[in-house]
Amino acid sequence: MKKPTINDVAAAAGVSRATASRALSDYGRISEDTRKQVKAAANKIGYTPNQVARSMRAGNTKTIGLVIIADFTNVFFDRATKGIVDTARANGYEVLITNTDENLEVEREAIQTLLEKQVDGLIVVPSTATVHDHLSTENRNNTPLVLIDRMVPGINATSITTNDFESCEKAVKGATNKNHTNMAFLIATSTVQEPQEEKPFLQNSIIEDRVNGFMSGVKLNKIKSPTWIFSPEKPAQAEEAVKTLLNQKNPPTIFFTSNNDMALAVLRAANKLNKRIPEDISLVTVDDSPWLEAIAPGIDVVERPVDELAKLAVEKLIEHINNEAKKPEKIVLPTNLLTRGSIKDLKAKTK
Amino acid sequence: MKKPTINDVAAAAGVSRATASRALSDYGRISEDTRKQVKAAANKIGYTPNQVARSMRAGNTKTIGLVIIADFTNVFFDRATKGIVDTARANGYEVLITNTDENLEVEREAIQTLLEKQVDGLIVVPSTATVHDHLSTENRNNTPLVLIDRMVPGINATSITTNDFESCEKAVKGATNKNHTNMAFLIATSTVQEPQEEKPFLQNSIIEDRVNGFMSGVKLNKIKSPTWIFSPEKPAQAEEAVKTLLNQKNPPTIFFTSNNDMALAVLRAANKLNKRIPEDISLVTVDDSPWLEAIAPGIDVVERPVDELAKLAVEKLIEHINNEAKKPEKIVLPTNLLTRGSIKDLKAKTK
DNA sequence: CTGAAAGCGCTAACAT
DNA sequence: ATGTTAGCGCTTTCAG
Repeated sequence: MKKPTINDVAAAAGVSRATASRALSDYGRISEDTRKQVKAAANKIGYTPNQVARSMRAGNTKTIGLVIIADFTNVFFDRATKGIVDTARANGYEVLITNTDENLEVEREAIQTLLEKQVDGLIVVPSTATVHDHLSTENRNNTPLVLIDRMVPGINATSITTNDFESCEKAVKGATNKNHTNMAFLIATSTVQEPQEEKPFLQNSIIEDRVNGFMSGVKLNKIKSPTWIFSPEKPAQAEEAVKTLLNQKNPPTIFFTSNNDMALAVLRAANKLNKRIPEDISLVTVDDSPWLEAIAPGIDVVERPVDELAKLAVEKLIEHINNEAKKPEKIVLPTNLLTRGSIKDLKAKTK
Repeated sequence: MKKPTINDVAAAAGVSRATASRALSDYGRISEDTRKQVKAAANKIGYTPNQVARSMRAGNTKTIGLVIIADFTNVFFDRATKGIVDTARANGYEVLITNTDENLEVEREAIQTLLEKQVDGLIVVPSTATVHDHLSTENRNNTPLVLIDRMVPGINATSITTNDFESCEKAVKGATNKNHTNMAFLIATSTVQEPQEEKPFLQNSIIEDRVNGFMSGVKLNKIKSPTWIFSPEKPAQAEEAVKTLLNQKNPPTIFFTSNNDMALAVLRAANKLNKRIPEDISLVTVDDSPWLEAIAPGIDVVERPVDELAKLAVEKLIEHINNEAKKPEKIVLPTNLLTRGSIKDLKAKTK
């Protein structure tokens, strides 16, 4: 009742273990006859190769480890996961997946576990840019590593990120073109407990990028006293902050949000206060989702090339796996600002 | 430069391999002193246990294989994946993930690959209910299997599904309570090339369930000549079909859609034709997403207990792994119809 | 072209 | 309490 091994195949075919292996793996010299015989025998007894044993011998597992965060309100990480899994598969690799929920300790343990499972390479969305001893070449025994979505300074690894700065800056410009001057920026921030106006320390490079892009836009377009809300990632807290703001004397005419969660917070707050997009409030966000395009009006968004990023991550990782000497690269992919109608044109004063 | 093995630890600590193993794995008799010494030595030379070798010896991998479909317009599979990964991790298992895109051939190969990698158990979203030789106990060498989301008749495995029939039936009832009689049903169907009105063969039990629930509601509430659209899963085709329908003489007052993709198709079609939800068109769909609740109005939806399903899947699977004699179960979780305001009340004739 | 034998890193009987 | 030895299933020299 136990799984048949290559020994069983050999016995069934009346050959040695070595010959059976040669026949099954199509290598070395072997006569066509015996090859067929062995394969027939394997088939007959229902033999399945044991890749664990093969890995032990070969020293590789044809498996890559993915350490990612799960985020259900935008499709970025979901699509990234799909892209990585599919590309890996197309290249003969499987993917061991771990979710960190942005928790550094979980990330640490996950990487350790994946290394113990002898993954051939790692793709990581680093939860923080400052702590990175667990990502060092030494700690990962030279296992190749590709960082995605966020950069970590001082790590000897290829990173693939997106140029959110530029599109965020451009988004502000687009709003000024429609005469918006009273702007609010709602930024999801993992490092604060309560919404605050001063920019706190931001944990990762991608949020930093977006904020810097917005700030640059503010400066370039000479926007006076923009409102900043650095909110905890809890949607309820963000929603409250938006409501408070909307109930003020001169509420912002436009909100820029750093991700889908924050955009949803603005939508919820607007609904509760019976305000409409874009008539009463304009909105721009980052990271596209199908629903952002399907609702009325579609929401303007900074779109990122997630499929390309995922594909590239796997391909670069495999290059590193196959060539230990390959130098790390810093790849920054372009983003795209999609205009859909969620920004009211204030120049058209008539209504 | 090679990774240190337990031999290196033993040498560094001046003990035998066996003693090193005992010290590191905390088993058997060993003196406190040597244990400490060994652990110190391991630490010093940067030893990481090789789980592949351990797996080979132990006969298990502490890894489960997940064969799922990726779907980005609803969060069901994304959240299921997260739930599975997190629950697995909490129980000391990692997850090897594969995406099938509903393709049976890919599913076949994926299962084969995962079995070769010696996963301790499998969680599968079966792409079709009719072909299942690859899922047979025999083909998977008795590897425990849990099916989620969809059932497959004739498989000796635990399945965890949801009772969509009931909520879909209830949804129709809810619409009749608001005097809707001209109803349309838009069903995503993987087995057709063009939208059609006759019910085709449906590939999986969960869609079948939803359609049957809707049909039962139609019958119970004596709805005359409802419109059925069995559409390919391509959103564009569904959108076209909806537009055509809306341009007819007596367009339906309400759409029931089988998933988020189809709901998006209705929203897009409505927008293009300048129709509003719920003033001009009412809408109910299946599978909740944050955006369905945040937009104005929120969309009525049949919500499924995805987190519970995911957790249960892993827990049941681990029970099977730990107890070969455990009998398969058919678990059906309850669903919930959420009312949000996307159904217009036609009784309120005023306005 | 095929067989015998070694060994990947680990753990568990079996000795001592 | 510790060391010796065998072996998980596989591939790959090395002989023949």
